[in-house]
Amino acid sequence: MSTAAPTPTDFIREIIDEHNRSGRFDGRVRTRFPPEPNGYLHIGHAKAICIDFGIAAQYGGECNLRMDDTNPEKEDQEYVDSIKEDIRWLGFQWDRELYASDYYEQLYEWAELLVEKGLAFVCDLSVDKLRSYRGSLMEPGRESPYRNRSREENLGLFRRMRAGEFPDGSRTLRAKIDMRAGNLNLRDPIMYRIKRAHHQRTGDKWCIYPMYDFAHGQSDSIEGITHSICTLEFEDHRPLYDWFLQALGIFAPQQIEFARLNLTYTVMSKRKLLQLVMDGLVRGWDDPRMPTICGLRRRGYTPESIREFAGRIGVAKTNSTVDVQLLESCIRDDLNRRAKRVMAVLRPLKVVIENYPEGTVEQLVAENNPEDAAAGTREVPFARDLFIEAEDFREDPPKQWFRLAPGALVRLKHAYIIRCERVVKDASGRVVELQCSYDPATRGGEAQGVKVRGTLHWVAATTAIDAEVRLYEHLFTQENPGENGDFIADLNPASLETLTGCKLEPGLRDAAVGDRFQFLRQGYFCVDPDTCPDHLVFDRVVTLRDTWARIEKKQG
RNA sequence: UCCGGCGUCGUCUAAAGGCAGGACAAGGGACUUUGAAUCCCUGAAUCAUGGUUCGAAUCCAUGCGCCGGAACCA
Repeated sequence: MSTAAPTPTDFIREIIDEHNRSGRFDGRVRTRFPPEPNGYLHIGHAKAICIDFGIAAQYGGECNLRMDDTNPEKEDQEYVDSIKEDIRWLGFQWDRELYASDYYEQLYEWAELLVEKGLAFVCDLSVDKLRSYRGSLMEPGRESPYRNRSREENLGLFRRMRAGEFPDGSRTLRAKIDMRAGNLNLRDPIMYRIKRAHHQRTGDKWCIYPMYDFAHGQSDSIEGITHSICTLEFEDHRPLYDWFLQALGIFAPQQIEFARLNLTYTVMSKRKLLQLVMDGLVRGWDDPRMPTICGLRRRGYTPESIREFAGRIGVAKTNSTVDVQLLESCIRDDLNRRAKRVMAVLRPLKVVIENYPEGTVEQLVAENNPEDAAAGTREVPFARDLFIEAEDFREDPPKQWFRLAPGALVRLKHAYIIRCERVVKDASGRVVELQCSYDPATRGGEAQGVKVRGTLHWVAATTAIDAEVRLYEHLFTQENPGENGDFIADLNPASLETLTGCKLEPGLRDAAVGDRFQFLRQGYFCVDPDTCPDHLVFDRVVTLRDTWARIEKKQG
């Protein structure tokens, strides 16, 4: 018997299974990922991408990429390019690359067809009038005074709209449905508006553009999409899409809605992310603190970890906010298995091994990854003058302190057991140097009889290379930014800390942009694109779990 | 108050009338040349009230709560 893990299931896959049993789509499964190219993709889109592409792959179907580009004022080729790059990076390949704008002519013909059927009319109501005629959530709307124009008049007017005979905003084409409907989307919704805007693909060919609601369902239909998977806010639009499809008599996909992803300490709306970028509150769409795919990529997240995350959060209709620690757990998991261990001292404190010969440099052997024997070993130089992490020394150590303190013994990873003999301070009383002794018999870190609980990372002073290291924390201080007012006010002033003069073991000299490492005892770090030949820059992907920090916090 | 949707450990998510399970988080322990990783253990939930049933998270009823919906945005 096979013991393969059961394939994960969710309510969407159950619906598809049911369709396959009943033969509704002849066993066919075709999905699509339909972004509007008006911003960069974020981790919430990654969830949708994993669902859309994952389902198609699982059922042996296809998944298209379609840009829903129906609002030229907000869309841009830059976004199209970034969307494609991010999807590929995540590890997915679409079957066809499509654009709603490719269907403009067909959509226009369908609009004329609805006019001819008496199911659409040209309305001259202004924006304000139209709004007041729409009614409210509680009260029904009123029919437009233009609702009963003849088919011939509507057709003529609509053609003249296309021909550019009327000013922007002066007229709309509306579907004739039901102004009393509880679902506001059905209150004679706008199908076309006049808008003289340059479109990134169709240029100035059109001065009328279809509304998203008049494009989305038909686009899916044209493409033969069987399962049109989208987020919850489009649930109220499904009856409208179905109305258009039925009125037109064309293939009807099944729309299925799921809850979008929210993450603690994160904002996810495109509007807010755009504001962070435009107002210079972050360094760009790919700022490593951003939840954008490109931000996560620059930060050092792997595609595998993001896909794993998407799998672990599941798919449901319940509104939910996932703990960002789950995402962090996924990248730790992945990098723990794959990242090469190196030693890097972020805040250096000088250590002199007084009984170690001056001018000598010896090479010590260090394993590259205890999780992966195949990763091999490397040599790390050791000498009399070293740097250790400043926070690894306490003059007055608290209880449970395993690290260095006056008179204390500690192991230098892969090297020797040392003892702190004397503390050197400057005029202001700041500790500037530790004078230590070492036990030559402990080479490699082998404790001789004594129990040494603390093990520190270190680098030899003369061979160390310098680097800049950027430490990141959550971009926001509140779990739900903006909950108590403006989300900008919840920005974390400590979300970026830049350290310079960090000391790295010399093997890191040739690290390439995008390379990821575990800095022993500190976390995972990724070489930032700001790196140039004489200036290394690292981003902290995520810290290691820090049990000591928790103990100390509890001690108060 | 109209339309639609949703309520399961702190969080996310399973359980299709039959032992409320998993993951993250939390707490404890073992191990440790990373206070990492790994391993073991513990605590922790069915919105409420009725009903149907031998048996209800699941079916029914009534409440309550939360989310979305009134761009010529998507």
